[in-house]
Amino acid sequence: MNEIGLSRRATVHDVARAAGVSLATVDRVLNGRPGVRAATAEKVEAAIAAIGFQRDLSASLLARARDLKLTFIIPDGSNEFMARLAEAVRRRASQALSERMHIQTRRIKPLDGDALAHSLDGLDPRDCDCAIIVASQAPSVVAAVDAASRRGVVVMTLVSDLPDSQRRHFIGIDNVAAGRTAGALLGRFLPQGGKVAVIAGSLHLRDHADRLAGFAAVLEAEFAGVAIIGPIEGHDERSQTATLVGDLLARHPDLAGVYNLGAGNAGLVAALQASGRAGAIRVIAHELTEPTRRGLQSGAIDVVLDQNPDGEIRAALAAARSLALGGNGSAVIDPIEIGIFLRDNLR
Amino acid sequence: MNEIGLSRRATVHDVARAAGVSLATVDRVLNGRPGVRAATAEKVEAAIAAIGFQRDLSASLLARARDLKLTFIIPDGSNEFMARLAEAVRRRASQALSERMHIQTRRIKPLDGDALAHSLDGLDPRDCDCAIIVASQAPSVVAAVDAASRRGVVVMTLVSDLPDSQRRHFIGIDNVAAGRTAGALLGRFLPQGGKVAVIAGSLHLRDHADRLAGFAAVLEAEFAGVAIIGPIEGHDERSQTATLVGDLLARHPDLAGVYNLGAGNAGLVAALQASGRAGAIRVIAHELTEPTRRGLQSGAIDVVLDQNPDGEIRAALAAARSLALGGNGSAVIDPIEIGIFLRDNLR
DNA sequence: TAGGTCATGAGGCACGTACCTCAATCCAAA
DNA sequence: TTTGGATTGAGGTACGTGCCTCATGACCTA
Repeated sequence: MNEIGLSRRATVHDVARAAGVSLATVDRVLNGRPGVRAATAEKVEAAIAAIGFQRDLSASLLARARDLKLTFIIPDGSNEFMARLAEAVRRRASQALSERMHIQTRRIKPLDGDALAHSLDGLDPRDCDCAIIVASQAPSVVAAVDAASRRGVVVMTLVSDLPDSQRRHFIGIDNVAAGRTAGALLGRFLPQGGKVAVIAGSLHLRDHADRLAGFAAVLEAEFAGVAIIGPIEGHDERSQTATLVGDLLARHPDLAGVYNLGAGNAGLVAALQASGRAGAIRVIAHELTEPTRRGLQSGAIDVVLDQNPDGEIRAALAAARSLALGGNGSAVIDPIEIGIFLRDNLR
Repeated sequence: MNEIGLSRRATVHDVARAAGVSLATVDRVLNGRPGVRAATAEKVEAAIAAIGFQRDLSASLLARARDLKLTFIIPDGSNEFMARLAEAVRRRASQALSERMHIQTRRIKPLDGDALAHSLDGLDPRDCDCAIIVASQAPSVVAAVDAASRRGVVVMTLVSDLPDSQRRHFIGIDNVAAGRTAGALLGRFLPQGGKVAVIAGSLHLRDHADRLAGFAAVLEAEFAGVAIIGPIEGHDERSQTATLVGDLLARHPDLAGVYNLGAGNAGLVAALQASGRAGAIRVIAHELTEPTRRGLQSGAIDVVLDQNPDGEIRAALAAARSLALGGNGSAVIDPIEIGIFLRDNLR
C-alpha cells in the first residue's frame, strides 16, 4: 500500500522518481501540455497508478494563482423558484471566492431560447471558464452551447437539461422520477379514483416534459381509476395560471386532484381559494417557495416536491471545479435528491 | 467594495497594511496565538471586516502541511443503514485525502452507550482532531464526549444527536419533522381512519424518540380517526422485529397502517408477507436499504423516508474542516433534507 | 535604575503544484 | 554525417498562509 517508507502522501516528485523521468515531464503529462511521447506519457500514468498519486487540490489551486470564472445564466421574471436559485448563488458567492471561484450571475428573459442563446454567444472564454445555464429546449440554444464549448467555455445545465448538446454535465433532480412520485402519491390519496388536472409551465422545458411523462406513466400503470385532464400550459406565470385553473374548476365540478408541475403556484392557490374548493381537492406542486409554503399552511396544497437550490448550487460549484481542473469528465458528483414537504414538516 | 485597486483577492498582507500592524501580528490574531493586546486585536478584526478578507483555504491547508485526522464511530451489527453510512465514509475517503483529511472508521457494538463511551475515551488528540459519532442517549456517553472535548478532540454527532453535551455540531435530518411527515402521509392514506402501529428500535436513541413525538403530534392534531398502537421496540434487529410484528398482526386483524421509525425492516416485511396482508396495510419505513427497497418493490412498503448517507458524510466532512480551521463555530452548513421514496421513484 | 515581562516587528522557510526558460539529448530525414 | 525539430531535463519563481526565530521597544516592578 505504502510505497514510500513513511506514511506521507505521494507528490509529483515521487511520481517523477517512480517513473524515472523528470519533474517537468510529469508536469507536462499531468496538465496535458504537448511535447511528450506516448510511450513516456504511459510510463508516467503507470507510475501515478502504482503509487496512488493524487494531485493536491489545495496546492494546485494555489499555484494556478487565478480564480475560476463561473457565469450563471438564470431566467428572470416572476418565477419564484428562479429567484430562489439566484439567491442561493448569491449566498454561496463569498464562500466560493475563498475557494478561488469567482461567480457572476446574469438574469435573462424567461422561456426565451433566443435570449439565452444570445447571452451564451456573448461569453468570452477569457472571463468565463464555465457557464451554468437553465436550458430551454430550442435549436438556437443547442447551437449556442456547442459554439461556446468550441470557444473553450465549459457549459453545464442546471434544473432543466439539454441532452443533445455539448453540455458537459447536468445538475438537477431526476424529473421523470419526480413525476412518478407525484403520480404515486396522488393515486394513493384518491383510493376511489377521479379526475386529476395537470398544469405545466411550458412543455418545451425538458424538466416539465419529463415530469409529465413520469406522472402519466404511473397513473396509467397503477391507478386506472384516475383520469388525467390536460396538460394545460400556464407559462409559469401567476395570473395566467389563475385564469386557467379558474376555468378548469368551473368546467369540472368533480375535479379530485391537481398536479402543477410548473411554477405559477400563487395563481393556482388563488383560483382554488376563490372557488371555495381548496382543501377538498388533493393538490401536489413543485418547489418550496413563498406561494407554495402559504398553500401548504392554508391546506390548499397537500404536498410540495422540492429540489433544494442550495444543494444544486453546491453541486454545480463542485462539478465546475472538477471539470475545470481534472479535465477528465469522470467527476464524482452525487445526485440531487427530491425533497418532500407537507404542512407538517415545513422548515 | 474593492479597497485594493485591482480586482485581487485580499491577503494577509493587505490586512496588515490596512490595520497598520505587521504580518506577524495579523497571523497571531488569525490563528488565536497569544501575545496580542485586545486593542490591537480589535484593530486587526476591523481591518479584516473592512476589506472583506477571507483566509485562502487552499493556501491555509497547504501551509499546515498536515492532514486533518477524523475518526468516525459507527454502530456495527445488522443495521443496514449503519452499513450504508460506513460505506459512504469509505467512498469519500480518497477524495477527502486529496483535500488533506485523513479518515479512520471504528465500528462498535450497537445500542451500547458504554461501548461508545469507551471508544471515545481511547481517542488521543494527537491522532484525532475530530470525532464523528452516532450518539446514543446515556450519561456515560455525555461524560465521554465532554472529556474528549476537554482533551482537544472536537466531537460532532451524526444521525442521532446528543444535545446536552459539548458536541460542537449535529449532522442529520430533523427527526421530529420526519415523524410529522410520516404522520401526515399515513393520515392522508387512511381517509376512513383506523389503527396504526408504531415500531421503534430503541427510544433511548434521540432520533427514534424525536420521530415518535412528531408522528404522534400530527395524528393527534389532524387525524383524530387514526389510533396509535405502541410503540413497541424491535431493537433495530430483524428477527426481533419479525416476531413482534407477527404478534401485532395476529392481535389486530383490523390493523390499517404501520410506521416503523427504526431499522429491522427485513423482519417487518417478512412478517407482513407471512400474514398475507402485505399490500393491504399502509406501511411507512425509514432509510432506503436493501430490505426497504425490496419492500417497496413488492408493495409491502408504501413510502420510505430517507436520509442520504452520502450527503450526511459530505456535510460532516465540510463541518469538520471548517470547525478545525475556522475555530469560530459559525460555519455555514446546509441542513440535510428528508428524501422520499415510493416504488415509482426508486433509484 | 536595573531587571524582567509583554507586545510587536522583521524576516525567512515550508507546503505541493503550475508554469516558465534554457540547455541538452534524441531521432529521423536529408 | 549533418541538420533540425521533437522530446526531455534542470532549475527557478510564484501562489498565500502557517509557523518559527530573533530583535526591538514599551511598560512594570522591585
